[in-house]
Amino acid sequence: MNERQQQSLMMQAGLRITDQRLALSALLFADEQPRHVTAEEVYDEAKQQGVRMSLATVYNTLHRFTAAGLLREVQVDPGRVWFDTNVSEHHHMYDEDTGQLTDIPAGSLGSVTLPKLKANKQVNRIDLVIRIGTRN
Amino acid sequence: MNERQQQSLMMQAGLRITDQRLALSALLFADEQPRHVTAEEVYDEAKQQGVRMSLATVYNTLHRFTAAGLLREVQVDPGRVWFDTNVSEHHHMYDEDTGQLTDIPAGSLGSVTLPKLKANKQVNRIDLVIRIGTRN
DNA sequence: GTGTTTGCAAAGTGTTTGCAATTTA
DNA sequence: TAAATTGCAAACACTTTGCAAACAC
Repeated sequence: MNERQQQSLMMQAGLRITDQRLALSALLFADEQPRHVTAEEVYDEAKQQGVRMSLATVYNTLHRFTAAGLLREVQVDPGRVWFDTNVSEHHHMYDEDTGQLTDIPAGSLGSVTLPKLKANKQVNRIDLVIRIGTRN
Repeated sequence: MNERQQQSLMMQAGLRITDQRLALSALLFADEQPRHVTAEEVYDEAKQQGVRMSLATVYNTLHRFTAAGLLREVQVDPGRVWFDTNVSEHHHMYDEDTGQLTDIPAGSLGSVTLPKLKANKQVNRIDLVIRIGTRN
């Protein structure tokens, strides 16, 4: 995704174009490959590339991107949020030893039948995480 | 589950019987109903019942119970671990508005086909969480 | 008696907040 | 110029740690 495309995504989401947001979207979306990142990780990467940005802004931006549908949060770890650039329907495999998080295409796991909900409730998201580890 | 049964569970797990552990197992396992609790919650309950116990001991005990297979951890919330007294295979529904966590029997959702793993890896657990919220 | 468990308070981790200064549109 | 965004540091919520005293076996 090129910079122009990234800009238009942000503008469509009603977000102002700032240096920091462009830098983050470059890190996250430049090569189309899905990425799983934590705030700290992105912050370090940005710093390495000489982009000046506070950690608070990283959090701020990641949340705004999430609200805009550009990212998806993944909870695999207590006390640590992962952000996934792949926002299409899919699942995850999480290696509890290495911390590595891998995408699994939706549909490759079989079907899910939803339970009945109260009329005023809706399904926000379905999280399916396969936790693996080294055989003991 | 009566106190004798709770004791034998702990002893089988190689855990010494202490007042605090008995108090917690009473809170968690006395009526057979599945419970979803956080450390803070159990701590408050214990205090209400006049059981003297530090928060550190609650964490300590919950983790030992988990390691012993008496509890299962559930990650639905960043920065907050839930413990589930239902350790049999099942899934969860999580209401993002109220924080309420509900069990869903395994098998009621359809089948899951596992991806192939490296020879030295095994599946530790499968977490399936259906996140619901109020329709907007 | 020996080794485990407890309690306390302090430290740690990841995240959020308040607010003045800066920047965008 | 008005409104949004940033950076900083302080505050936060939850969890873990270190160590002496208490306890189980």
